[in-house]
Amino acid sequence: MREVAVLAGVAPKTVSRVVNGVSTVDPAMAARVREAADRLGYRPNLTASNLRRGDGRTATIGMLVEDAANPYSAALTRTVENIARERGVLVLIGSLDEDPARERELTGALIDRRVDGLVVVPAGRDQSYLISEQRAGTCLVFVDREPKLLDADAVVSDNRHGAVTAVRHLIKAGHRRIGYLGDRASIPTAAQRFDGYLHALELAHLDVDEAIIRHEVGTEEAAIEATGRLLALADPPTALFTSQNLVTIGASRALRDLGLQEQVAMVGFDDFPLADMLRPGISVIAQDIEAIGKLAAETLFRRIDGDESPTATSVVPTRLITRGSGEIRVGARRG
Amino acid sequence: MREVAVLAGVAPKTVSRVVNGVSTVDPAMAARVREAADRLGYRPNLTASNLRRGDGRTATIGMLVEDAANPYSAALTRTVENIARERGVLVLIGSLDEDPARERELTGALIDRRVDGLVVVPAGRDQSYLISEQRAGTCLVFVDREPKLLDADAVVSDNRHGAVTAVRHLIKAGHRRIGYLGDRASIPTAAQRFDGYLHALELAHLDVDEAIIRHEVGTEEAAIEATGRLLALADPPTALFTSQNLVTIGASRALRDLGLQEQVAMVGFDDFPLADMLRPGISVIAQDIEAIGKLAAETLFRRIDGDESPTATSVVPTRLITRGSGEIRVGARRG
DNA sequence: CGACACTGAGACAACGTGGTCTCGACGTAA
DNA sequence: TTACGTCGAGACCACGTTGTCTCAGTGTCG
Repeated sequence: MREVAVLAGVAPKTVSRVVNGVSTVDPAMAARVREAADRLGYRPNLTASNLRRGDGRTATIGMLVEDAANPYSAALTRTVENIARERGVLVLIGSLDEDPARERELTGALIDRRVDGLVVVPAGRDQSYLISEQRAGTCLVFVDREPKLLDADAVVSDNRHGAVTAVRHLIKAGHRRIGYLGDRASIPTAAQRFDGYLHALELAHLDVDEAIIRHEVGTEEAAIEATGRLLALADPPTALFTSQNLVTIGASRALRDLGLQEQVAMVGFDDFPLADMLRPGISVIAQDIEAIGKLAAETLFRRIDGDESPTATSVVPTRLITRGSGEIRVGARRG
Repeated sequence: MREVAVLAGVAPKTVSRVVNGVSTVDPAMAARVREAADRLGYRPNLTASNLRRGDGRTATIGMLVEDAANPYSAALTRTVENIARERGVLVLIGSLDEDPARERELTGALIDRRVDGLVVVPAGRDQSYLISEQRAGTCLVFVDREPKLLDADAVVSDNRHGAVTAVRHLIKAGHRRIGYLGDRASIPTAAQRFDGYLHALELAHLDVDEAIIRHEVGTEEAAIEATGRLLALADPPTALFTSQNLVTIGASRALRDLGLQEQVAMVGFDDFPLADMLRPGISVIAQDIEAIGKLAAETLFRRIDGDESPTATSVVPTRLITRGSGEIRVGARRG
């Protein structure tokens, strides 16, 4: 900046004024400054500017997701990025891989970089460590799972209700033995979906059979194995409810390998690309990821803009998409 | 920091020394400082630190991809993030949507934030605007497409050779009329793949028929339509080579809608999730995204660490994965 | 016992900006 | 002509750090 000032024969402050478009600058002088800046390839140092400025805004937000490579996280990131872009805000990204230690580490790294706010899909079960940061002015919005021991905004899907819908759909097709395959119950979303499963059974006065319930199914491989075991039982389930993306895909793979894909019904939580292209198409409870991301980003920016209203959790509805697998009636034979 | 200094009864500089782990500090004093820092919830301001420090490193890199939500970009991002994480470096992300204006805009925004380096999947056909930034010290690595009018490192797939492999594979199955569906030829990767298509035909002394070649196919919808048109010709192709992910999926959808999925052979460029679950499974030329991302990140960090060796373009091999669709022989009938 | 090296900590300035205050030049009205 | 208001631009400092220099205190050796 100094060099520009010298070249244009003005004070550094005037360069600053020109760059920031202050109206009290003589147009001729502004033009001279701009030309000098162009000639030197001058780029204002946002770092320094941010240091000096009162508000300390960096026009950067942080986004912590489970895994940047998975479709859910990727879609969420993209939606948030779109909203941020409208405001000239950039997004720093981090993957947590369900590791609470990483969550603490990365929130710290982001806050040290003075992000204006954070969108977090939390991995841990205690976000109280963020209380002081929040008090210090970092805005926080949680997605997919509500924060624990911390008062902050959140945007979540209607997990329980979605699961109830899925299981009732299977019951309507005549199923009485519906297996459950889901992730660790310590993950809140998984717990809520399992809760929905139980509730739907209860509503239909069906017994809960622990033998056809599997938690701790977190990967495609685990899902394949678990599905195989369930169907090898003497009294196997006639339908499956899978509580997550990868689990649904794994179960679908296992059913096909067993040649049962047209006989065992299935509804999965979370939509995924090409679910409609499989045979049968996979019926799912779809989350509205765009709505979630949009809501989260908008909430965050409202807070950044100074909104001090009480924090709230927004619940975004889910939607049943029927594609075939969920409509297989009990007792169906290969067809 | 000043408050911490006062509370610990030392000079601010000493606090700085403690935070940075300088060894010449009395352990007792260091402990006192650390306690004071904890008590006040002190977080060093990386912004200021970066401003003062000589090297001006922000421990942040930028990553510009085509679309953060698509599987290719997402996987790439994740791989780069992994390497960056090992060094305590965070990743700023931006989606270009094939828009050169956005490319300029976002590179600018990232450079203004003083990123240490940039990984770019370029959208434009001229990166000369980055020459001055490069000279000013921003390290650049390009991925998927080489930079134009700029001397910088790049990591690309062996597009031409991959395409040759794909088309020769179809020729080996007896096909003589192989259609091409690809993105705008102005996109370098698309052009290289098309070039490989032509070369493979030439090697087999097959004629090129413009009637079964379609460029400007960039979306799933466009691919569906283009596939329909090709197969409605009086003399339709018996096999298809699709130059990209979404095009492959679109074509696959169209074939199924026409009931031709078991008769028209197809090999696509780019692997995608569940390609093996379709019937027939989709044969593809797979890029080694992990290798690409790893190589790109490592190259970037080597440059950031001061490597001044001549720039180079690394070519990562592709791999044919046979799953059924590419092995359909000419003249096959339903079944 | 004095000179000198060494260790550990503080004082000071500077990184590149922007906020605030000041000041000169000019125009207008009394 | 003088007093005053307005406008445009520079001087100065501060933002939160850290590099450099300085300096007091301690230990060692001749």
